Amino acid sequence: MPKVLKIAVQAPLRSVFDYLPPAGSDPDTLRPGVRVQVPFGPRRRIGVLLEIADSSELDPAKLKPVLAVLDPEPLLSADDLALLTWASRYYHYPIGEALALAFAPLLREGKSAAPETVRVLCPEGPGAAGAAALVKRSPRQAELLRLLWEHPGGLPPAILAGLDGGKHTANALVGKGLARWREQAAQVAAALPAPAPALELNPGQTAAVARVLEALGGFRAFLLDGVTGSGKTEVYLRLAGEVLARGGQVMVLVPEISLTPQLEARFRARFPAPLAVYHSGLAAGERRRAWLAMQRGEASILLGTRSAVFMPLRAPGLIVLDEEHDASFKQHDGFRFSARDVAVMRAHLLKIPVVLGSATPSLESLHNVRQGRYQHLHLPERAGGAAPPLFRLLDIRGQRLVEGLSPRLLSEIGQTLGRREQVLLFVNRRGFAPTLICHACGWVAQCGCCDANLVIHFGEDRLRCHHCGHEQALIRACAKCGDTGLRPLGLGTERIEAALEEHFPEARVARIDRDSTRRKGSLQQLLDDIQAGRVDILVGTQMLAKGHHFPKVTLVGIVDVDGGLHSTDYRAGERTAQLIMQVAGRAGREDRPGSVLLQTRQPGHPLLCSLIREGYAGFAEGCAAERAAAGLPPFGYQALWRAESAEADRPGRFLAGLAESAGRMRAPSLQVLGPVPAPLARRAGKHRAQLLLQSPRRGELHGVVETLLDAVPALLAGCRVQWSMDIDPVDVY
DNA sequence: AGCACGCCGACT
DNA sequence: GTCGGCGTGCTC
Repeated sequence: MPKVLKIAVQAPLRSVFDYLPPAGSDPDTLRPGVRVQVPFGPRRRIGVLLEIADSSELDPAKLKPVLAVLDPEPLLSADDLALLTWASRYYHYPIGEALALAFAPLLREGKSAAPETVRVLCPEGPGAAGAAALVKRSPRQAELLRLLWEHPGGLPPAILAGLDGGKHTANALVGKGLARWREQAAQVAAALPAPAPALELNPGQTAAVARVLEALGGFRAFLLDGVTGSGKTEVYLRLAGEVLARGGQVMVLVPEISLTPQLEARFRARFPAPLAVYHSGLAAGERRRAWLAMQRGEASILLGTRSAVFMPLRAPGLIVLDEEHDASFKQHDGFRFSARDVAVMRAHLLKIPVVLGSATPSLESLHNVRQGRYQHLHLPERAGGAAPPLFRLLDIRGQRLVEGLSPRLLSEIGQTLGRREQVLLFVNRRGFAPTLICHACGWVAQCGCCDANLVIHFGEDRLRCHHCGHEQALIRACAKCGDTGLRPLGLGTERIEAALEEHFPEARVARIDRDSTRRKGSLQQLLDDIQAGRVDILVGTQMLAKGHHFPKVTLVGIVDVDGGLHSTDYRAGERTAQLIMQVAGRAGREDRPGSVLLQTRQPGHPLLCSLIREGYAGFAEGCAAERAAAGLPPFGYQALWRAESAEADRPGRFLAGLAESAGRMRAPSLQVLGPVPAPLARRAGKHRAQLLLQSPRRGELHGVVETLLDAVPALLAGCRVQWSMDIDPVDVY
């Protein structure tokens, strides 16, 4: 029996495929982790060699040989493969697709992983003086020759391109045997000189650093719990320094691309070590370069977003994941992994520590602390002894509001501006108003292909659907009765911005949301303006709550907290509390504590009260008790099936079939909830439904899911839908 | 997912 | 007579 290659082929199929070694090759030289090209049905596909086996369950005559082995050395180590195999199993996602997503896009497509080279020009032949005599009549050649002998190591293309007729002159010299081209490995990003000194640590930071350092060289998970400004980043930097000194690599993950530049700046200023940045905003070539630099160990610090969690590491020493509560760590389509949970599993498999940082930890992580799985590290309130912000509820019941702003909030804004301090207003909705309604007949502008209202974008004179690509010109007359009394209903950032400009004509108002920051670099420009004091009032969405710090802001207004408290999503409370605390964290500085005003019509709401009286920790405790009583995560486990189709009845029928199969299984702890229409029952012309499976026993839930996946093909026959299955869902939409 | 094959309506 | 609609089945 010849050797059989077990290959994870890039295809949405849950099995591994068997192939024969490529014709005329020695299978003993092959190693798991190399990419291969294989025949797959009528086409060719890229796959990854997982294992070299002695036999196949299939008839060997039916096996085809691999067409090509793409890498001389494995790109993924046994550890990398183990992690991806685990993730593929845990999330029930096809192994070939999961593996493909671990590669930089160019490598996924089968492009070369060979080290990049540049062609440099080197001097050759008689020495400088002798050669000069040979080109007396060509001044350009003579000049280049002089340059060459000054740099006998070779001139890179960048310098040659800067010379008049550089390439031409160079080739002339090569023709005369006075120079030659040489392929040379491209330089990895050069190290920076003069690292910035480390900051002084306060006792809390010192203790946190010490606890993690004790754990280096083995697995341990830490929850680093510290409010904004408590100096979490300095803790990361200290830990990174120690790991680098021991020759290890450090992986640092953040939830959003926009958070990488500031962190990159701090790491680069501190460490001369080569650093790689990896996220989907980079060009394909840059991503490949960063990926290979980490894989080969040429870079020792990795800064990335969730897609970086699978990057191969040559000498892994530490994983840091900042803002661990952030839902962006969960992939929302395709391979729906949680980068936070994968990071913890990866640290476990690699036997290294992982540090999860947050000012507002997720209930999951707090639960893991209670269970003894994570160690809780607290940082004192604020580095430098700044006072925490003062929270106040503003009861707006019966108040006369100016575009949603109460007289009290407006007067406090005025006072703050009078002191030449900045104000931040948080409105969790972009656009002018979320609804356009006819005052005469009650007609509401709706999206033709979603169950959603069109949002008014006054500035651009458009109506937009925030759920599909649809947009149209803003209409002046009711589409139903023709009346011209159309009114905006509800509040968005644009409307608040306009109201403030009207009310405080002297103030400079900046709006920060996805619309105002769409252009590349515009967010940075706005942040710079705020930093430099060229802005008096900031109005924005949750973009304001993420990472950026505004030390000149002393008043934070949350225009409408009630919206976040009354959602059908059981996580809405947790998210609202995190958002409030994160936005509040932007306010105040060492010499002047910030003030946070929350406008509400329910000043007695238990969530709000506990958050304000006891802080986030107290709130989280109460919230966890409610979850425990209902068996919700983190006290129960969930798998969410989604289905959609242009045909209204299909998603429900498909999911009902699954629900029925689930009900027939022997799984006493399993709760089958649904199928029900999705919260957005129609989106982009597709009808959507979902089915939630829940169980306090993870193993039982996953067993059911596995069986149901086997039943999918039969259910799909005669009821075609687009479907997906989401393990540990964080969003139900 | 692609991409084949395969069996029924409106057209150069 | 075909071109092409998408239902069905397969990929080691």
